[in-house]
Amino acid sequence: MRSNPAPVVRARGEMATVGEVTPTPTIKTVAEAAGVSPASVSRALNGNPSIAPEIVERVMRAADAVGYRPNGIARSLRTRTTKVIALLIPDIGNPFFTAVARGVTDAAEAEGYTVLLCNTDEDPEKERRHLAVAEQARVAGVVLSPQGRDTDISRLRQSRIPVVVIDRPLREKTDAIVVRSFAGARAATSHLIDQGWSRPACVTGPASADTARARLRGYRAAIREHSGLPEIVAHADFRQEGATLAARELLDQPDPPDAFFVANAPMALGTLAALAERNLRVGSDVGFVSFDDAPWAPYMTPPISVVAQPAHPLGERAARLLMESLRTPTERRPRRITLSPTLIVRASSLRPPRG
Amino acid sequence: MRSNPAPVVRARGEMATVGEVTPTPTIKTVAEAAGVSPASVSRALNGNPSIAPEIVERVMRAADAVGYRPNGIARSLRTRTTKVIALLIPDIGNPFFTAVARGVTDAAEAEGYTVLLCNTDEDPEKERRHLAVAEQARVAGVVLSPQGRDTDISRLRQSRIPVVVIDRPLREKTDAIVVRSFAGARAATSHLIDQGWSRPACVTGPASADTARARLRGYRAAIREHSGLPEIVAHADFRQEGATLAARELLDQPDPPDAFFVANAPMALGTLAALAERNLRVGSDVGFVSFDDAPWAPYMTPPISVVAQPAHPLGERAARLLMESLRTPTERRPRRITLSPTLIVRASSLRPPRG
DNA sequence: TTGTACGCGTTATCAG
DNA sequence: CTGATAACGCGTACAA
Repeated sequence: MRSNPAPVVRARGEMATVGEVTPTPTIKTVAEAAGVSPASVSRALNGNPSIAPEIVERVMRAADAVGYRPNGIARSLRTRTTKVIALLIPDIGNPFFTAVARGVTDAAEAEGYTVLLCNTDEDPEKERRHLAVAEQARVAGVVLSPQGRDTDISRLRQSRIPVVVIDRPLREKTDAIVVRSFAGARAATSHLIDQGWSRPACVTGPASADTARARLRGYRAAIREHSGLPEIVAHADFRQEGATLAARELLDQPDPPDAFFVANAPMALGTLAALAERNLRVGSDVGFVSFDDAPWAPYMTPPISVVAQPAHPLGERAARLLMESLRTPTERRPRRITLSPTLIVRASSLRPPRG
Repeated sequence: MRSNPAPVVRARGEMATVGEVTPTPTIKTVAEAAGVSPASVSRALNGNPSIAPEIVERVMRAADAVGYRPNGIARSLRTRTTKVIALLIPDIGNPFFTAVARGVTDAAEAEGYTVLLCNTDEDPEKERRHLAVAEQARVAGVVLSPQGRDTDISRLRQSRIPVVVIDRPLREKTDAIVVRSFAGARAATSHLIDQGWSRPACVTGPASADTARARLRGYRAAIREHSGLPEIVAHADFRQEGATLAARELLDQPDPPDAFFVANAPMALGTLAALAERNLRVGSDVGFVSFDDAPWAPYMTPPISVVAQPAHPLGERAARLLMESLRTPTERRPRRITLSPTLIVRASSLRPPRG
């Protein structure tokens, strides 16, 4: 049997060539199919009120007859706007930022925006690159968790791309949503001390990160409020493996700590690993509190006490703040929103009665 | 002292108006500043060989004198290409997909692409919407973890946007990277049985998800290889809370299970919660294995045995496969890559000697 | 090697 | 209410 090829409609009466592909339909294709002008198609598709319902109908039909999909690129070029938000965070693998990302995408999506995800890995160079990409992509706005206090966002300002900084403030004045790291850290450490732990240590992040420093300061404040307590501090890189190393060193000191305040969730896991190596039992041999509530924290043995940050809401609010400032292009003064973390006492920080 | 305002260069000799904003520099601005044609600027900036080094130099200077940033939108419209990949996954909160996302972004970034992140929440409607958005954004390609076997990607095909399907295959023939779920599930369940657990249950995902079904089939296969063992099955929604509910029901049956094979990490946590409620101790009262290695799994008490998927490599390979097919626009036959998971035996699945 | 002119697909302006 | 037309910013064929 001979095959029976279906007839193919070709634009502009071109001849079919071997391997020729049907061109993607444009607004013009639709216009021809509907017997109207491209302008009318545009109006019909965008719900412009000044257009006859009958034409709208005809255009709609024609549009999905030819399988038309609006070209967002062309639209963006013409309107000079984009429906995309860039999200720059250190690491999507950190559950805190995973939750933030979820918050940002949820809020963005609700208003028709999509999210460009960029991991900066606490690397200033990567951060710069991603910022440049975001600028060239003409994203509508940027949600940024900056690597340090001096990240340069002047280019974004020039391009009039609004920025909301999260988690860590910038030296420069910008919209920002931050969490009271100092207060959270102090509360956690005080709690440890109140429980009777006598040598609480702090495992914090790199000194470049504002949150790492704030959490360390909170720890110090609590320590100083109780005379006679030593400060035992280690800086790690906010990552699990780094914390294991740091904790080992602390544990190898002549006078090792008997409790830990750890500055984020991945490092909490890393510290727990070091503890396990030494057969130190959390909640009896050592006290333990970490920053950031992770899904697994309640299910550890014993359950881990944490300073919980409102990560998802933080992401949502950041995105909303951004989109709000998109609607009001007028220069407002920067808004700074400060959220409070919550100390959730589970069992890891509790000290059993001496026996 | 009078302030001494710096002179402002204005394009096209416009008068300064109150509140006037400097227009973002374009290739034209640079051309004027450098005293060459826009075409030369374009060529210089894109490293076109046929252009005098001296001009290149002059253009470069002019470019950053006026603070020029290429407009990616315009470039995309002109070249009909984009450097963005859309990533559609059920939930970035699931550590498996977090790792996949990290893999995709890492590989994409290495070749100058960026990643559009979309959560589908196992919702066909959301999936459709995101697919449409990706199409309109004219993304270069799509990495998709489809909600079901019948997700419609014909529109993408028409638009000649390549798709790599991950984790779950489509009925349709496409590039795909999957993991041997059946084999992994069977190995996990067999291991449980070998350890002497006599009533292993399976908590799997929604029947719509291919992986949920494959893992269930793997469980069943193992059960049937050992006569006399009952099949105890619950379907949940791949989420933590859903699994808690499902596990409770299983536990409330007259003949409750004495071991669990759980189909992903969030549900593992949910199941552990139900177990904890009943004071059932994992590794002594009940056996436990779950799919997906999570960062916390080794640090639970006891450490959780898992079927580890190569999540990060999977993401990397998906992105690379996509970008490869971007380079070879010729129609190749679909590639299907199958990765093997690894059973990692820790303590949760081990059965203590009867005593 | 360089410049001119056109088109990528849309939307906005301006007549009719 | 509708249609021509210009412009968004860039890359490239073509001409010089």
